Amino acid sequence: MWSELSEDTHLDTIIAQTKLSKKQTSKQQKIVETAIKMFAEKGYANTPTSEIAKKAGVAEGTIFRHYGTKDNLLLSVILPFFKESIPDVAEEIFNEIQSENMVSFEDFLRAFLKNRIEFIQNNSEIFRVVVKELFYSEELRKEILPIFSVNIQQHFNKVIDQYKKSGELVNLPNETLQRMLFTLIGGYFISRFVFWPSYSIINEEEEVENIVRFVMDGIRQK
Amino acid sequence: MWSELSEDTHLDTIIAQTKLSKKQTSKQQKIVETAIKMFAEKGYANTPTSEIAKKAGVAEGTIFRHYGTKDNLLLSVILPFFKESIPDVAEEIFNEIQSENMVSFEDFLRAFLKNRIEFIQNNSEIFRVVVKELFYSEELRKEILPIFSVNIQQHFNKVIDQYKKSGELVNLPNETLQRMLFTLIGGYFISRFVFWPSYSIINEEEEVENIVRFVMDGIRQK
Amino acid sequence: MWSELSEDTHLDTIIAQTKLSKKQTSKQQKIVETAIKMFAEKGYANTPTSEIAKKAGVAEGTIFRHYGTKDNLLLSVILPFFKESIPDVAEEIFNEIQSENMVSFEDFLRAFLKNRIEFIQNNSEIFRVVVKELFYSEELRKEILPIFSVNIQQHFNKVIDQYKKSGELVNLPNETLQRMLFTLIGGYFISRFVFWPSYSIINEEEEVENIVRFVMDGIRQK
Amino acid sequence: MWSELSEDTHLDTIIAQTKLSKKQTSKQQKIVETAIKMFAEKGYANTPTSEIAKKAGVAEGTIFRHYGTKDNLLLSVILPFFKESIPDVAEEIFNEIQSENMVSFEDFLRAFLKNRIEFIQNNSEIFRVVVKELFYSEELRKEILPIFSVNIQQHFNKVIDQYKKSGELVNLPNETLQRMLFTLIGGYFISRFVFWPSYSIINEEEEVENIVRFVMDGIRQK
DNA sequence: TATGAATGAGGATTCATTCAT
DNA sequence: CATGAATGAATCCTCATTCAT
Repeated sequence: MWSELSEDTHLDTIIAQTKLSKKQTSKQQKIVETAIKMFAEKGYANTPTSEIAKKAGVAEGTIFRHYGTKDNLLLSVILPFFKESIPDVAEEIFNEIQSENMVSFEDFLRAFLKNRIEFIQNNSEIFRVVVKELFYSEELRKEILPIFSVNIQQHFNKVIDQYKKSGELVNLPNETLQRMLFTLIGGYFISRFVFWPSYSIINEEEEVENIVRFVMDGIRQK
Repeated sequence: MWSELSEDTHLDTIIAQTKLSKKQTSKQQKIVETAIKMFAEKGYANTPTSEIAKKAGVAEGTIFRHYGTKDNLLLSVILPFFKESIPDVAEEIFNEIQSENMVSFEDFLRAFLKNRIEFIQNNSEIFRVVVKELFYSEELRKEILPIFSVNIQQHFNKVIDQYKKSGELVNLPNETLQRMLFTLIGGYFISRFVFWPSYSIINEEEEVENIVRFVMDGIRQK
Repeated sequence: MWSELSEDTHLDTIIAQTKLSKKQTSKQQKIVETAIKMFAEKGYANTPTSEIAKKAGVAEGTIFRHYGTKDNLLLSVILPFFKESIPDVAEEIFNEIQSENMVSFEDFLRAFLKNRIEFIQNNSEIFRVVVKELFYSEELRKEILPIFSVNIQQHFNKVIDQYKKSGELVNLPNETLQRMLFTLIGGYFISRFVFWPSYSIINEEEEVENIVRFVMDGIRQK
Repeated sequence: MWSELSEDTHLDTIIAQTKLSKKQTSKQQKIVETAIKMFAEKGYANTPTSEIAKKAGVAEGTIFRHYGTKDNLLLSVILPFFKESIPDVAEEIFNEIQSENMVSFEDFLRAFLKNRIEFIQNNSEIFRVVVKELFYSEELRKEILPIFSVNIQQHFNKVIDQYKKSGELVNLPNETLQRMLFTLIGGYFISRFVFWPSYSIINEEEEVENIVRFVMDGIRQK
């Protein structure tokens, strides 16, 4: 499993579909939807394809006709999420913010958090799948994370460097800063969306402000 | 799986062993050790009992002679950890601290963190197993968490009430405060010991101080 | 499989096409060509129709539109070969030879061998398919062989009787003689075209002479 | 399949059992016996493990407990046969014959044939399996043949060289001689034991003499 | 107590075949 | 005619669990 990112036709198709939202039969949509729901609830390893098929109202063979393997089905759930999650997002927000003349890092952080919270709220089940499987499977972690971590770091480095220069951020190594940010923000997302998914936040604004304050206290230039 | 906390002889034995560390044959020790290591690496669902047996140098039957089911083996890994993890710990530390005249909540928090970091460091693999499986299996979560959550809450409520009275803690509902604490501290533990287990902290003292500051900023009475 | 020579429309069509080489769409040609190649390489059982379709540049459905079943596809590869292989061939050659006044059995044998070697060389892949599947599947053997064996025997009996009468052939039972001939010649064909298909014969003439001599030594009247 | 000679525990065990006839449970014996029979009749690819299990009176799992994969089961049928078939046999007979003062190659050939006919008669079903699968699966051929062909050639070269020196054998390249021998003898074995397994030879002595004469005519020094 | 052979339910996957477009 | 999405029976294989020794 995951011994290498499988390169068969199916995965190619998935990647293609990720890039330019290609045609997907209604059955495919049903399969992926059901898979997400079930993976999120019971975990990938505890979800038989037979049950996915049954709940999706599809023959088991149909799953394999489209995704080839169960592994690929998981990837076709996870990869699109990653694509949308990380790469240019930081920069996009960064640019958007600059164009609005919100030049402080705190503004950036606030906008980033709101943006990502909304994104995860709209994809909370996939998020739970991603987190669970990334925690659970060392192999998947080894396969997936490197692809994106480089990417993320580059993008965040730009933002961090900029604000270091402007004297707003404490002069710690970028790596340390990134780990602090990721730990706090990631920890918050996981705690909120994976561990207490049913806990409803009453005052969203205040919640965000708290986190911003927490984080800024740790990384602000004093 | 986990349909109910199995009550057979094996689990009774395990619970007994948990309370008063009863005699364990050397084979049993080897089995549990190996299981912890393998569950931590590959996850419970991806670890066949046959491989545990092989690596532990034991016959497969021996595992089932002692633990009855694979589920029980996992429980006999997880339960002792929980026992030692949470319940009276807060109070113990609380008392210990009081006796040392460190009366601020910040002192309590600092001591608590140091204590728990050391504990997890000494049990890092079990911690990884517990976190992974608790994230992964809704059923396990449903079975295990309630048993302890009530317990925890009671103990922490005492501490929190005390410091609220003394005016050191912000006057938020206890539940909210507990969730904030757990989110931040739990998030930190998970991030540090599960996600970056190989990341070596250079300045332990400073690391703890940062967290204390973060947390206190959020919950201190202003 | 092969439970009975399927009699549906498709097979009828195939048989019809075998007799009077009927119109075949270009797609059909491509399918059969590809099937022969793949059956020869990997064997019928190890060749999925999906791969035949892919390599032939055809939709999977198209195969079944024309041949109904995979079994029929194999038959439509094998049957024409048999038709051309065995029945009247002996007699044809026999007549041809007589008209050229080559009256000895040795001449007949030489001509027969050369003729058949050329034929198999031109159909080496089909030959490999036929041999492999006839060896492999008892059911196919039971279905196919009887149809032709009677036929063959009749034709060869004529030739053999003639040369027995002329005193050139040893007076063994026809059945024995036929088995000896088939064993030696068949064994040679199989060894040459199936087992060492890449072995290139340097001196074709000499090779044939060797076999003729071998065979004649065994069946010549002394 | 056969992408490489699988090296797992199971195959190692098989090889070990081949060398020094190790303990085999009665179930194992039953499995192999049944597998041989069924592979011989219907071919490996057409024999489901479920049916082997049923006919052997064993649970399907038992097959995989002992042989790991269906491929391995086939190998554990084929390999022992090869071991006993080829390597030192030629030399053994060669020595045995010399000690009996039968010094001509013809004597050697006669003894060799009788010896091998008896061996195959005692293992006719395995022989049919080996031949069928070797014909059928290019991959198996590529895996298995090289291992032995070198071995065989070496042993036969010794014999051939000896008789060339004594002037009894025609002075053709050893490779050519070997191919001639293998083609004729192998062709005979296949024809007799695989193609007409039910054909009962009436006069065994005469049959052997015929082959000896055929072969010697082709390779005798004139 | 310990063993390991045996089990069989369950799971992923393959593939010939059908059928609506 | 041709397509290719959909099917589901059949197949190989895994693995927790049992039990006789």
